[in-house]
Amino acid sequence: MPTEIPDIVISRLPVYLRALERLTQEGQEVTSSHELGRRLGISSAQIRKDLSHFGGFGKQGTGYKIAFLKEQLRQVLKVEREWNVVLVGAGDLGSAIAHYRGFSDRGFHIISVFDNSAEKIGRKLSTYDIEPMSQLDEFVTEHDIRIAMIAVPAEHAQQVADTLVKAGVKAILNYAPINLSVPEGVHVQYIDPVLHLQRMTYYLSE
Amino acid sequence: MPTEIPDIVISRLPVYLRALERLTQEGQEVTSSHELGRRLGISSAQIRKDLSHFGGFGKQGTGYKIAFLKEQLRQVLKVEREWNVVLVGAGDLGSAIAHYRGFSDRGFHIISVFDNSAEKIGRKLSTYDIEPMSQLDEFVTEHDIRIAMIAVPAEHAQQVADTLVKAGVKAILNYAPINLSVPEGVHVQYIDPVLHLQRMTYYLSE
DNA sequence: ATTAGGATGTGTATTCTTTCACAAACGAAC
DNA sequence: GTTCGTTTGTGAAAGAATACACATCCTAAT
Repeated sequence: MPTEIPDIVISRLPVYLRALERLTQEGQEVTSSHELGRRLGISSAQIRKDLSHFGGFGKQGTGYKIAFLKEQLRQVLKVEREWNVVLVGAGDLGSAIAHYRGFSDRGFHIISVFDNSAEKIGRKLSTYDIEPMSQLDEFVTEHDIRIAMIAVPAEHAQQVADTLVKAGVKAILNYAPINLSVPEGVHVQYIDPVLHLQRMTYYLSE
Repeated sequence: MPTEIPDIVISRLPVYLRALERLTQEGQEVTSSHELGRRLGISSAQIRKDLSHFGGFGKQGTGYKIAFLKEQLRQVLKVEREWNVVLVGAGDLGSAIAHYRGFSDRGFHIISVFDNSAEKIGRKLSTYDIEPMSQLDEFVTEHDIRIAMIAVPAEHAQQVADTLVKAGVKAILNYAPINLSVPEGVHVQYIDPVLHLQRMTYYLSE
């Protein structure tokens, strides 16, 4: 564990965790790398090797105790705790995100929403008050927020990102269809469903 | 071009295309692999190699004519035409997707929405009438739909996927937080923002 | 014409990922 | 206790992807 773990390995852990949660819901208590692999379309060797970066979580001949493995993965990913998140942008997209229950169900709590449109500020969005962008910096700093979601038009996304980074945000989930440039040590993940569609159309025969 | 092109290459083409569209909006007409790489955080060599799979689109000493490169990429990805898509699931998530303008802006038109909840059927969702699930199969077959989006609860997603596949759908954008198993030749892409968040928290220091 | 400054396309080297395959270990059955 | 079927964890091999580096080509300026 002294060497750095490849990001591609990290990116699969949440997938494993999600599958394990599903197995729990189905009432199962033990699983194997083969079963997981079959479900996920990943080779069992890959799963074992990925997990082995963090320790030996399984038992030979038996497999993995699901509850234990989930707990270990949660700790590795640092999602055994709850995280507070800010959302920037209260348009259609921001609105959908604010209403989506899936975030807080899995430990990510939106604690404030920001927008710069005069008519939106002060209004309610879901259970949140929409705050003016001018207070974004201060809010992030004061509440020591590390994670933000950007749901503003592409033209404003970089500027918002700059503000967030300056205020100390280290992880950005960007819904704006544009690449952000951020300093070393700040992580960005992109969500643009159209990119996924365009990737699949390549394979669609005439 | 006789050899199969790696999927990882395909997955980057939409990103290039998006960046090129942005450059156009900014009034630029020519670019280089270096400039693109800088913007995207990708090495220029990678961009050149990716593009070279499909032909020589650039000119030495000059770079790439943006309009031409966009057109080429659109053809490669088969997004120079418009695509019809069905959406399954008219809950919060499906509703947000139906209202999202970004799809049809980029050539993907939702032409029908399906749900199995008696109270939703017949209602309007955005500009669409919500149709009963029982007609999904027939509709997809009749209209020769190749692409579907799934926005139903995880428990029902596999069953919906099976129906879609049987009716001839070849590409599924799955918003349900679960892995789908589909036969060879059917493509699935996943959207689960929580996975992205969990991937980033790994890197957040205490 | 010639030269200088860039930029592409690509063969090669390097690095990163995945798969293979097997020793070691476990549990159940007898 | 021993055997058998199974499953992990992991070195080593194979395979893929990325980065390097340079010959080639292009434009513009002199």
